[in-house]
Amino acid sequence: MGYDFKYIEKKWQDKWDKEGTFNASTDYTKKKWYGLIEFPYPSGAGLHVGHPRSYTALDIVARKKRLQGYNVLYPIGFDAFGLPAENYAIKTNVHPKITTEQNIAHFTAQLKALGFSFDWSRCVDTTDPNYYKWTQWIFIQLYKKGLAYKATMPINFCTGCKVGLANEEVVNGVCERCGSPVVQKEKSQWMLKITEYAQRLIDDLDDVNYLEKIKTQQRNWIGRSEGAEVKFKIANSDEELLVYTTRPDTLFGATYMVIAPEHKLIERLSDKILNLDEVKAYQNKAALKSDFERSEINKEKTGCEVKGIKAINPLTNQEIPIWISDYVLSSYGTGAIMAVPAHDTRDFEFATKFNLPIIQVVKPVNGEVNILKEAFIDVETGVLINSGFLNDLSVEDAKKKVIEYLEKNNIGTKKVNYKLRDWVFSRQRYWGEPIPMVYCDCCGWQPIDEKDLPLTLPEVEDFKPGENGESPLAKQTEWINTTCPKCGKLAKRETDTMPQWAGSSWYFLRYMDPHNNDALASKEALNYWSPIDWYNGGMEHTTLHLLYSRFWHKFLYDIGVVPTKEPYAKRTSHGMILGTNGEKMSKSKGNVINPDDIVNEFGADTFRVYEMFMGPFDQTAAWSMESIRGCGKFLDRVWNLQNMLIDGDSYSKETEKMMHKAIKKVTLDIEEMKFNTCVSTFMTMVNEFYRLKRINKAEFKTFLTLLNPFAPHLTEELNKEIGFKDDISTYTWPEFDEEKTIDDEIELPIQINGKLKANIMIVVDEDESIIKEKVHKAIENKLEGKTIVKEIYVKNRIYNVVVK
RNA sequence: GCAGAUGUGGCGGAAUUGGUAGACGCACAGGACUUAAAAUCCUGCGGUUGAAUAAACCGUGCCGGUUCGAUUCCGGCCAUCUGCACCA
Repeated sequence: MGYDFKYIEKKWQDKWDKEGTFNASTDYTKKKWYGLIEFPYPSGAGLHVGHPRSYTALDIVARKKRLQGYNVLYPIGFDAFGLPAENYAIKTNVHPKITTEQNIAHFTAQLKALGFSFDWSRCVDTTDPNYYKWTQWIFIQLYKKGLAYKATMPINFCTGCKVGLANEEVVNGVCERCGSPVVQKEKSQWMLKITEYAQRLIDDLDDVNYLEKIKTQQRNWIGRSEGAEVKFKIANSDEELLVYTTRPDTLFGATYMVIAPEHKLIERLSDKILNLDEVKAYQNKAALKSDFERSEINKEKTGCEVKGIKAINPLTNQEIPIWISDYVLSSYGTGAIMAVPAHDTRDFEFATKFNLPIIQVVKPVNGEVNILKEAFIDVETGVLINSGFLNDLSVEDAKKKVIEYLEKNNIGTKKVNYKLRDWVFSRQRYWGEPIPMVYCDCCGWQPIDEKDLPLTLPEVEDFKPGENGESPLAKQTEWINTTCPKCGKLAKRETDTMPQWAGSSWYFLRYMDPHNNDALASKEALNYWSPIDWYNGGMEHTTLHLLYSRFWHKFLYDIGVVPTKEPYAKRTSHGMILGTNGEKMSKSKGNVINPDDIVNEFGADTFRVYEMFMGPFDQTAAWSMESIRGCGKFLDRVWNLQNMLIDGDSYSKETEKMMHKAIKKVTLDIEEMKFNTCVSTFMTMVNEFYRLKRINKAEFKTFLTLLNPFAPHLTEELNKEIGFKDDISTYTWPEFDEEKTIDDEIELPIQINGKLKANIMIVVDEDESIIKEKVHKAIENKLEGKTIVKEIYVKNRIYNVVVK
């Protein structure tokens, strides 16, 4: 018979809510543990089954830590600014504030129904002026330190809707909504100098405990490379072309130059260019493509020679042609490259297509390569040839020597480059934090006075963007016109707003002291709770949110606001949950699983246990309705254990080993996020109690305590049901005795030539000579006619006999 | 294209990190209970040959290597998934 989860779960949730059972204490003398999950964007679609995967996992850790005596902070909030609410407003004219409020209420109910032990008293909402006051405050500090600046950057602009679009809203070069072509439009935007922190963002990864793949991905994203900037003179002109290369050693092999289509050289030398029309046409075509489309290499390389101008190779003094091509990005390096087709795959393809000369300047130490067939890019084994003073040097030595030469002759410098680009911080949107800046004709850009924060979003009725794709705020004349904080004359407010990343770059600090009006959080709270002990989130946030928030944190550290260099001591990630068909859940595919339906049919505990059991936590997993039923059946079996209850203050002889082993396994597995094997352990225990047809009180109590973080409602109820007075939430986590986890007798596998042939029972740590005797006896009939070459005994593990 | 992952029975997965491959669950089959069904409980369950709970061989994406021994380490392929800077 199943248990009444509807009644039980509601009962305990109400109790926890009313009593604030899981609220963090402000007693800063206790040992603390701060667990963090990525706060959700409250979308109209409601909670996704992916959210609870992460939330349940850290809920389990949080509940366990509480039982282990920690003062636990496990908070929740809402990242509520964003595009969907605004797009909905444009369509229906319902204010995003209203939809956001409704969605937050819906999310709150859904989250509470899952029994997470969040501290709801600290719930934050990024759209609350008391919250974004501090987001704006941080922006002003960044501006004051020169880390926020204006620059002209391209935006996706829909020629139909006259609105700036997110990359996601651009599908195959046209607007997702109206189908009109999307063009790149230059716009003056606020930028944040994250590149200034690039090196520290790499270096400090050494001091934090992130999954290795997360560190690798961040390092690759920041993309540090060492190389040189080299000046190429333009023939018959005073102009120079500056390139960045990671292979300065191959300079003798540079046979042509390629510049990005947007490169300013074109404009500057336009009167010398013979085929300007052709060049312009190419530029226009390239403007329609994103960087992403451009670097898709499986497409044919395109390009166009800039006729009439030549560059001079500074080492060979030869004139070489200049091309434009969209495989060179203006956003990386100097927007121009020297092409060495013999030693770069992309240059090679380009040179082959356009019949440009290929000169080999590096060869393998041993043997030769056919440079007309494929570029030779192996740096390790390369030796320089055809390179004048660099000949016979290794690639590494040649790099050093050529840089020395370039620097001495003032034609180049050693240079470290990062792929990381500065953060475009402006959005031409309404539903975001107003950027607290004012433009004054006399004083230029000025931050508003900090005591005037928050600068609240004005109420508007029309959510449509301005004529040229400006934010809807551009139409709020009354709000825009203000006075300059410096000189007092008339000035205008910035009408762009911040990206959604802003609010999520520091929210974890607000949780520490969410109602503080004088600071983003008090010094005491920051000192006590920092750093976050464990942050779990999606792998997809590794290179944006995670990096942005580390950047902001480092900045706040530099100006003395936070006590640690890094915000997160530990970062892990969960895998995605796919639909039952193994595809990503989406409305259009009709494979979305609604958590409300699952909770209604199976209950929150089953839902939680299933999400933990479905597979390794960090890997993607497809939803299965059959499997979740199995988890429900397991919890029913747990509920029915009470029918086998007998008295007993200590574990029985038959179960003692199992109990200690299970405590050990569950305790360690939780820390390692091996939640699926924890659940297997619980199942194995239940099977054993069924086999024995009894469970005593001591065993039951330990079992319920271990299972409690996974299935909190059922275990609390059952704990009362079998007569215990206190709630499990007041218990201490069970201890295990290492000695009692060790078996006295084990089965030893015997192999012949690495293949299993028999098993024998041995006493743990039994003398090797006795074992040898037993082994020989056990396999003597299989050894007939064979000679023993070697015998290998791995203590208590395996015995392998090698025969001929 | 660049970057990060993944690949084990019919299915989800486990394997003390180089030591009995398939724990646990699902599905399936058989049995008990029941007038019957559901639920529940018990048993079996990688493949081939075999009457067999006898025995043998094959088996962790593919090819090769190291080792007494490889799902695990190394080299080379193939396939799938995720991210790519204005989605969150």
